[in-house]
Amino acid sequence: MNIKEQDPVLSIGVASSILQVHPRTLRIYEKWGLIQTHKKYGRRLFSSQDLSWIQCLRSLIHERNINIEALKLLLDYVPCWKIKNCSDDIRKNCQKAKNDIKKCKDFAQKLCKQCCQNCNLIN
Amino acid sequence: MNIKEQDPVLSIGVASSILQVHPRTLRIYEKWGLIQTHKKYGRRLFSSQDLSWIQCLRSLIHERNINIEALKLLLDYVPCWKIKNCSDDIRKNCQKAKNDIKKCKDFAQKLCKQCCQNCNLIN
DNA sequence: ATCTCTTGACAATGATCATTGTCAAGTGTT
DNA sequence: AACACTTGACAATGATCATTGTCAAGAGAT
Repeated sequence: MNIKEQDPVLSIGVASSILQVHPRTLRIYEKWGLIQTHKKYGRRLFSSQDLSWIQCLRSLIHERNINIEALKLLLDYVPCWKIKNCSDDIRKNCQKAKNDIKKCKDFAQKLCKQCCQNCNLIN
Repeated sequence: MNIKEQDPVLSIGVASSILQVHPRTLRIYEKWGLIQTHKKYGRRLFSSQDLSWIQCLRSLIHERNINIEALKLLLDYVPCWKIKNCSDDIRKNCQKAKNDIKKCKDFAQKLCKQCCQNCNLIN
């Protein structure tokens, strides 16, 4: 059997014991929209990639002291590896970074568009 | 005498009493880099524009529940009127918005550049 | 010269936050 | 059928945060 990083195979019990957090914490993250979990028969399933992302979240919350409400907002605009100041090495191997780069590109374009077209304050 | 919005003429005592906050609070904001104050003979001087900005900060902190550390980070990337979701009317008359739009344009360009040139993860 | 205000730095406050504990009910597993 | 786990929702916990109180020293104002 070959289990991929993205395969949602871990129950909330296993995931929370690996991450050393209460299952409730993971449900709260989900409720805040910080993570999207797969569900099977109403049960949450986590992938190894999910765990990495949750560890990233926790490092932002506890090491960089960003509260959840702000984090939610921040992640809409700023890729996580910019917030965390990840080294190039780490970033190159980070799946999340790949997604975020696409996301921030979209943001940049959206921002440019909004500034240049919709706004008469400058230009 | 014609006092302009940008003229730093208010002492910290006057400013804090207008804003209904402790002078210490304003010094703390400055220490965090959330505001830049003019100084004369070592004394801080605030402009009416500064007061508006401080009120914006306080609304972000208390109404949107963004902690200072995150706010500092957030404002490096996202214009305040996007965080606050200001109406077009308010934004059109907001001096801060004018500055922020320039700032976010720079950010957008910087982001695009970084994504497209420095990064090999996509493309 | 006296009064008033500001300075920075100590600690304390009250409130809020992230997380956890617990519960009964329900569902998968063996 | 019995066990183990998960569900959502109640409240409680411990820690942290934003703000304030207070202090002596120093400087501007009248």
